[in-house]
Amino acid sequence: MSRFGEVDDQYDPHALEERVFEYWDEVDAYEQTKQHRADGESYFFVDGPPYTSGAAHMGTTWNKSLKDVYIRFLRMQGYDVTDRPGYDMHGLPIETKVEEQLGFENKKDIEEFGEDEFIDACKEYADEQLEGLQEDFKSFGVWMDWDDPYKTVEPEYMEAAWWGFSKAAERGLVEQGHRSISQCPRCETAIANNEVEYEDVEDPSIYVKFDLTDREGKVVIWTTTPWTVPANTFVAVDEEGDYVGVRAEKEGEEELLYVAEAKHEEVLKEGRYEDYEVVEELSGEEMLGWSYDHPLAEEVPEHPDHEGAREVYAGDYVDTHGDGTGLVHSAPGHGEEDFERGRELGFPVFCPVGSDGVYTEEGGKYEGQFVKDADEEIIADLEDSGAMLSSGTVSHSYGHCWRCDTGIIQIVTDQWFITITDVKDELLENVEDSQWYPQWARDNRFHDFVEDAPDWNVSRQRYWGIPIPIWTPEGRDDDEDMIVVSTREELAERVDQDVDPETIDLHKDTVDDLTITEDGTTYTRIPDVFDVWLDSSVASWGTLNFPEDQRRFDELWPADLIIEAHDQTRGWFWSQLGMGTTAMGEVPYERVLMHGWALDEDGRKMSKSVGNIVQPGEAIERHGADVMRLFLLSVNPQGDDMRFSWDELRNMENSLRTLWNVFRFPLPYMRLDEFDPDETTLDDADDHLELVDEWVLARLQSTKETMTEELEAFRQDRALEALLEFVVEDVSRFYVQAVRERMWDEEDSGSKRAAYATIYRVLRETVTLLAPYAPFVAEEIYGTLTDEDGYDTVHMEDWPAVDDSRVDEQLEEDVAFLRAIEEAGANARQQAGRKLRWPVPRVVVAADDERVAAAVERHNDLLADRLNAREVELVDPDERWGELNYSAEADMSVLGPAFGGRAGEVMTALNEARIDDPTLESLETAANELLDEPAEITDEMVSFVTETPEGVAGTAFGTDGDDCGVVYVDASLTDDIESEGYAREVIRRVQEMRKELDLDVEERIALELSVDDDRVASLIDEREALILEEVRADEFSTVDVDERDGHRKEWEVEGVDIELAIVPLTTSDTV
RNA sequence: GGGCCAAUAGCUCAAUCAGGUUGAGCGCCACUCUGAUAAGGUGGAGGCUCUCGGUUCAAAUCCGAGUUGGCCCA
Repeated sequence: MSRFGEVDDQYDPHALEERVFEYWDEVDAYEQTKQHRADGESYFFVDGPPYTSGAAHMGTTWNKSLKDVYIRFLRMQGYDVTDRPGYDMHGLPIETKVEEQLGFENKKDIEEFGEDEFIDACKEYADEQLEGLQEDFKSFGVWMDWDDPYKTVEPEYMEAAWWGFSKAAERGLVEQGHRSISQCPRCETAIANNEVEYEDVEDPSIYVKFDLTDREGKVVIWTTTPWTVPANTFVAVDEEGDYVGVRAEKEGEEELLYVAEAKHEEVLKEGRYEDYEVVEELSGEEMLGWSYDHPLAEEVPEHPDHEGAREVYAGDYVDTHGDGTGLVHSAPGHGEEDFERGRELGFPVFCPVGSDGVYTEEGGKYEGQFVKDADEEIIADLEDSGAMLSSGTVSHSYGHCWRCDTGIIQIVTDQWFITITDVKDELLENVEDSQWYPQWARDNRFHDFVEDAPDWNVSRQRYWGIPIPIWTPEGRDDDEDMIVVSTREELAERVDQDVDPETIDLHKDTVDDLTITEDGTTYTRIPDVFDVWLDSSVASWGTLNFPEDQRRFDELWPADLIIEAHDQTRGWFWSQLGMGTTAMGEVPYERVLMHGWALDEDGRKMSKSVGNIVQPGEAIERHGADVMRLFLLSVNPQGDDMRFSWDELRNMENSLRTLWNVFRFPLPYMRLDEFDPDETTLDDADDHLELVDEWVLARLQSTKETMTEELEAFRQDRALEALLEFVVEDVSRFYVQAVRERMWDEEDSGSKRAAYATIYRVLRETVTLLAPYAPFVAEEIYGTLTDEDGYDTVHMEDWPAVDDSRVDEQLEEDVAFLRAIEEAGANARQQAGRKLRWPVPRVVVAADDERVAAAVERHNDLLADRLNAREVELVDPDERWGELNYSAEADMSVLGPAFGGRAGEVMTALNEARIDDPTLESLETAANELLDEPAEITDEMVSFVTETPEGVAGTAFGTDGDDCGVVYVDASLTDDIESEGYAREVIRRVQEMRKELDLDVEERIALELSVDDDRVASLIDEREALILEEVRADEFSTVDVDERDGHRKEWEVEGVDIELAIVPLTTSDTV
C-alpha cells in the first residue's frame, strides 16, 4: 500500500480481507496494538466462555462482534484491555457427544471402556471443537488473545473453581443432603432445573380413588405419573379450599367421593357416572387427618406405612381450581414440593426408584422395571383393585434432559448444595452494585430470578467435569467432618500419595485415587463432579489464573464489563453472582451489556429442525466479514432479539461501497498534484477553507461527539448510524458533489489545497471511527492514506477527539436549511420542467423563520450556485411575496382543548379554506362557510401556508419535519439562459463521448460542432470559450475521426439536431 | 401455568418515557442526471400503528383483556 496508490475500482470485500489478513500477519498488528496500550489504564473485560460443541452460529458471531467492537473502542480510548477468550469445555453435552461417537448407551458402557480413557476422549473432542471455534472467530476479524485462551479443563482453571468452592464451604454454605432432583435416567445424573427442557408429550392421565379407612367414602386424586403411586405417602388439600362429598351412581353401584367443589362436575364426567348428588360441603381443613388405604399396598409391600402416613394434610401447593381434583397425591420420594412438605412433616423418604429409573427391591412387584414402562402394569393393577376412577391420556408439557432428550424423572438422592438461599439478601444487595444495559434486565428479570432461586445443586454423577474437592471419612458421605481442598498446593500437602502440584491433572481419574489420613481417620473423595455452570461461574478470577497468580487479581478484579445474551440471566450472569457472593462477598462484574438472540428473517428462532439456520460463513461468503459485522452491529444490542436480514446486509454493503467511492475519488487528483498532507495541513490551508470545507469539518466534529456518547452508553448501533449518515449523506451526497470542480482545476490553488486537506482529514478520521466496526476496509483505506506516516495499523490510532476550533453548530444548521432549500428547489424545477443544467433567472425563498432568512443571506452565493440560479431573492418571515394565495394549517393541540368534540370538524374546515390574504378574519369567514356552526378562530390555532401562483413553481421545505418556508423557481427563458443551457447540453454530450473513447481526464481534444438550427448555433457560439475549457478542447475544427481514432455522433437536444465529433490530440499537437 | 421483552409501510427501524393530523432509510414503479458511481436527483405507490375493550375533546402512545413471537421459570 503506497500513499494514494491505485486501489480497486470496485469495493471487493474478499480480496480486500485477504490482503488485510496478510498485512496484519506481516506487521504483527494485533500484538503491536496491544503493546501500544500496555501502559494505559487497565480495563478488565471478561469473555463469557462459549461451550465447545458445534460451530459458531449467528448468535455467537453477534456476541463476539459486540465484544470486538467495544474492546477496539476502549483500546482506542487508551485503555489496556484484557481480552483473554475463554472456552467452557466440561459437562454432559460433550459426554453425550462422545458417547454417541463411541456408540455407548449408558454408564455401564463407560465403566467398561475405562474412566480415564473416556475422560481423554472428552478432552480430545473438546479441543477439536475449540480449534474450530477459534478459526470461526478469527475469520470475521475478532481480535482477542487467541494464543492463550482460558480453558475450563486446565489444572490452573479447575483450581480456581476449587478455591471458590472452598471459600463457600468456609462460610458454611456447602451442604450435603437428600433432595428431590430432576434426574436423567439415561445419563444417570442429576440435572439442574434450568437444564430441563419442556416439550409437549402424551402421558397417562389417571384419576385414582383412595379408600378412606375411618369413614365411608373415597378421596380422588389425579396424576400423570402412575409410576409415582407406589411411593404415595399422603394426600394434600388446600386447607381453605371448598370440597364436596358426592354420592355417585354407576352401573347400579353407588359410592361417596370427595373432590374439590370446583372440580366435581368435571371429575364425575371423567368417571362416566350416570347420576350423582352433592351430599356434603366441607372445607379442606375439615378433611385433615382422614386416613386412607394405600391403593397398591399388596403390590408394594414396603409402601410407606409409618406413623402419620396415608393421611390427609394441608399443602400450599394445592389449587382447588387447577388441574386435577383438588386433592394431590404426594410422594416425598419424588416430587419437589412433596419432598419439602414431607420434610416439614418429619416423614422418612420412600423412593423405590434407582438413579437409572428402574424400580429397586423396595418397588415390590415392579422391581427391575423402568418406571415409564411400569405405568401400564400399575394402571392395570389399579383397575383390577377397583381403585381407578378413570384412565386416559393427556397432552402436556413434560421435562426432558437438555442433552439426550430423555424424559426426566423426579427422585430423591443425595446431592451437594451451595445453600445460596442462606445469603439471599446479600445476593440481592450485590445485584444493585452492577450496572446493566438495559437496566430493566437487572431490575425486573434478574432481580426476580435471584429472589426465587433455590439452593444450587452443584453435584453431578458424571465423569467429564471438575471433581468436587470434598473428602469424607471412609464409609461416610455426609457433610460432617468433610475436608474441602482449595488448591493443588494444599492437595499435595494433605494427601497420602506423592503428588507434584506443578504437574498434576485434577480430573476424576487422577484425584479419585487420592486419600487423606488425618488423626487416624482416612478420608476418600466423593465421586461426584461439579455442575458445569460452576466452571464458568469462577471465570472472573479463573481468567486471571487466580489463586495461582495473586498480583493480577489484586490489580484487576472485579470485571469492568461482560457482554452476553439474555439467556445468561439464569446462566452466567447468575452463576457468577452466586459464586462471587458466596466466595468473595461481591458481584464479580460491574457492567453487563445484555443482548438478545439472532432470529431468522421471519422472527423465529433459528433451529435445525425448522431448517432456517443462517451460517455466519454464508454471510461472509456473500458480503464479506466487514459487511456482516456492520449488520450485526447496526441492531440494538440492549435486550432485544435481532432479526437476521439479507436486505440489511445488502444495505450495509452499499454504504461501504459509497465510502469506498468517496475514498477513491480524490486519489487520482492527489497523485497528480503530488499532494502531501504533511506539507499542506488543515491549519496551513485554513485561510483558503471554503464554506463547504468548514461545514463538513463541523459535521465531522458533531459526528465524533455523537459516536463517543453513544458508544459510552453501549449503543453502538446509534453510533454507527451517525457515522454512516455522515459518510453517505454529508460527505458523499453533499461535500464531494460540492468540491469536485475544485479538484478538476488544473491550476494549483489555495482553494484546491484546502479541499485536499479537508477531505484528507475527513477520510482519515472517518476510517478511524469505522475501524472498530469494519476493521478490514478501515485498515486498507487508512494504509492508503497514511503509508509510512501513520501507525502500522489503524487500530493503534487514538479515538478521534472533538476539535473545538472546528465545531460550528450555526453553520451546520445553516447548511441543513440550505440543503432543504436546494432539495425543494430541485422539486420546483422538475415541476416547472427545467433541468438543473439550465440556469433560471431567479429563485425566491420565502422564509418562515429568522434563522432560515439569516442562513439564506449568509450563503446567498452558494445557494445560487447549487440551484443554478442567476439570483436568489429572500422574502423575510414578516413579509409577503405578491401573487400568492394562502391556506391555513390547523394546530390540533390548540384546537382540541378549545373545541372538544368538534375539533376534527373545525380542523377540516380550516385546512380546506382558501383565501387571498393571510389574515385571521378572512380565514374565519372562509372556514365558517364550511361549518354548520360558526367557530371562533384564534391566532394560535393556525399557521398560514403559501400557495403556488401561476407560472412559478413552488415547493415547501423544512428540516426534521418542521416547515421552514417555500422555494419558488422562476423558470422563464432569456437568450442568455438558453445560450448557457445549450452550451451545457453540448458539454455534457462531449463528456459522454470522451468517456466512450475512454480518454484520460487530462487528455486534450479537438472538437467539431455542427448545429441544425441557426438561432441555436449562434446561441452556442456565444459560449465557445466555456465549452472549450470544460471539455478540455484546444480548438473548434473539422476533424477526421477515422484517421485519428476519434468519435462522431448525432444528438438531439431539445428538438434540435446536433452533430459532434472529437479526436484526441497527441502531446505534440498541443499548442 | 407464571415472569420479562417485543409487535408501526414489502424489509430494518423512529415516534411511546412526557397523548395532539405517523415518519426515515432500504426495496418497488416512473421520470431524471452522470468527469468517484453497481452511485446521485425528483416524484409516486405502499399503514384498520397485532386484536378487542376502557380513560380522554383527542390514543401508535396511558390502562385492562387477549393474540403472535422471543427469552426465562414451573
